[in-house]
Amino acid sequence: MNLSQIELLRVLQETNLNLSKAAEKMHIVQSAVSRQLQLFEAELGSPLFERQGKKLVGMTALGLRIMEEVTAINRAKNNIQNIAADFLDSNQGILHIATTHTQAKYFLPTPIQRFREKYPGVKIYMVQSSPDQLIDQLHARKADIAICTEKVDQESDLVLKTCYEWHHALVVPTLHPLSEGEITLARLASYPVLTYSFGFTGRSTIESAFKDTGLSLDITLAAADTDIIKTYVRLGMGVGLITAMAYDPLTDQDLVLRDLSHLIPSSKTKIAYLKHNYLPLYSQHFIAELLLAAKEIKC
Amino acid sequence: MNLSQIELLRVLQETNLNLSKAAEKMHIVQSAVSRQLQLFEAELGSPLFERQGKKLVGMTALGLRIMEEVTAINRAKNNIQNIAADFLDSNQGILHIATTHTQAKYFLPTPIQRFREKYPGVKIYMVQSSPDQLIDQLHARKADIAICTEKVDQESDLVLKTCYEWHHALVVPTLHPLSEGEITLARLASYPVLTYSFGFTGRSTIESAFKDTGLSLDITLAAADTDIIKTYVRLGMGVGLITAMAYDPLTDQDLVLRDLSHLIPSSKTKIAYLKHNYLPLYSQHFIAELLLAAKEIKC
DNA sequence: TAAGGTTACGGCGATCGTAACGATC
DNA sequence: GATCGTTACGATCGCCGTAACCTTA
Repeated sequence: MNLSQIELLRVLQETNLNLSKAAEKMHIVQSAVSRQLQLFEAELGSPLFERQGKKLVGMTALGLRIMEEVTAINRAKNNIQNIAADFLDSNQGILHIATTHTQAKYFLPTPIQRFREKYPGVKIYMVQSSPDQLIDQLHARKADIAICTEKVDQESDLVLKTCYEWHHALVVPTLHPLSEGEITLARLASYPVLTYSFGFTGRSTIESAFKDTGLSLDITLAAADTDIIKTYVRLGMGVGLITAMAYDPLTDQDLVLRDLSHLIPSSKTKIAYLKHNYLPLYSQHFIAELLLAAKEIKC
Repeated sequence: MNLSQIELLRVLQETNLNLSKAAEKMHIVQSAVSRQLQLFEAELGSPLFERQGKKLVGMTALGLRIMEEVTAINRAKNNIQNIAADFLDSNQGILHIATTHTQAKYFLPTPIQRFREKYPGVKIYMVQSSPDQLIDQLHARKADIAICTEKVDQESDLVLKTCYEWHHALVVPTLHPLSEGEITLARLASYPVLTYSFGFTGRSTIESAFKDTGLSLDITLAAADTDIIKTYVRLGMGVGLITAMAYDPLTDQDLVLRDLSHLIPSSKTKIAYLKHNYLPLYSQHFIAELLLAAKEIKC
């Protein structure tokens, strides 16, 4: 048994058990991969993969169980490298942040800017993805930290930190009827609504607020990010339901923002990262910076 | 980085950072070990060990932190091998049981005998050691399962299962004054006492029972196992405080057993094993057998 | 001077790459 | 015939062992 065999198993999972693709990922020829797998299976005495002919089509019970240990080894191996790199120079490295458009545009600028001042040597990569895939990005090691708005399953191998609480708000063009007077869910529901796609930025919270009162929402347009929603609100296509912090007093002067915190329950934005994963010092500092910026938002 | 380098770090810990001894344990020459360590440190970019001249005298902060990951890797590596071996033939293997004389002699015979009938192919090694070292045997991988009587720290990486509850009893020669009448701590304390060495078989419980009442114990002889205590009781050296189950109605007819459960709090015998350690099926069965035998004792 | 560690060098074996072959869709 | 995996064989590179050397108790 050696580490490249362990690595191979991991890569095989990522490539749908395709030996050729695994070989490519590992920068060696396919025959080498084939042999290493055979050797490993021979060493253990039982096959790890189900085969149809020569093709790998699944894992055996043994394979599945061993995969858990393989994951642990790979994790620890990566940790060793990261710890050592961090020790060498904790001011240099790469920070992969998985997040959504809304967070990237309206929440992250401040903390990221502050972070850059302290750690100019750290490269920041934004891994933008839909909310339901944010956690997957962590598991796939494509991201170190995820910033999530929608509910996250309390997975055991995940560390979750509540970042800040926020609520939805209404944006309408000035002079729109809803720019004045008391707002109720019923009144809202009488207009075509523009808001986030399902699964994005608290959309499910909006959904359930209306469902609870028996009202049906007429969602004319659903988009993944606030800018698109605002654009179509300006075109008069309907009223916008967006997160309050996405309203920019300067550039959005032609829109009226109306508080909806009494109608729609608040949502929580959370920071997530893998429990057994080593985070470099700068990543830990970045998380602190996020929490700091989050506190300021509340004021 | 490769697995033998990881293994080397583990072995180095076990040999007090002695390269020569580590080489011996790994069945390679010392120079090879020296080189592998250098290569590994070079790869990480920082030393893992503190050196005085050429000698290794301690670990650096980095080394200590990396050791945690090394431990995880070695554990997972062993698990892989054990899982595979178990899958090949779950009726064969080796079971290392760390325990004390008392348990080995008075509790284990029945469950072990039953276990052997079901798993004749499993070799059983008894790792006898003093109670305070039982857990160390687990960590050192000298034992798979430990059976402890004295208190065990609730370590996070340990699985503890309560096996059975037991209490101390008094043994005296027939015709001894204490063979009749009510027994109190005060009355007991007026005789020279023979019991277990400190740290053995609930000795601390005895200790505290007397201390709580302000009485001082006159312990004439302390031994690690019951047989020795009984021997000296027969010689009239004093009264024996032993675990009740160590009294054998057949061979101990010349001794009188007197219950002390109202005077000395009961103790618990526990089964312990490492949390992240794979236990073969037969080991799991053995634990079940222990718990079964434990239940019968209570009757 | 014994014990512990490093450095130099030659040899062997593990593992890779090339290439030809087999199977399955 | 395109994709995927296996087998054979030569080449290479990593790692070990021998041995000489260095340092410190």
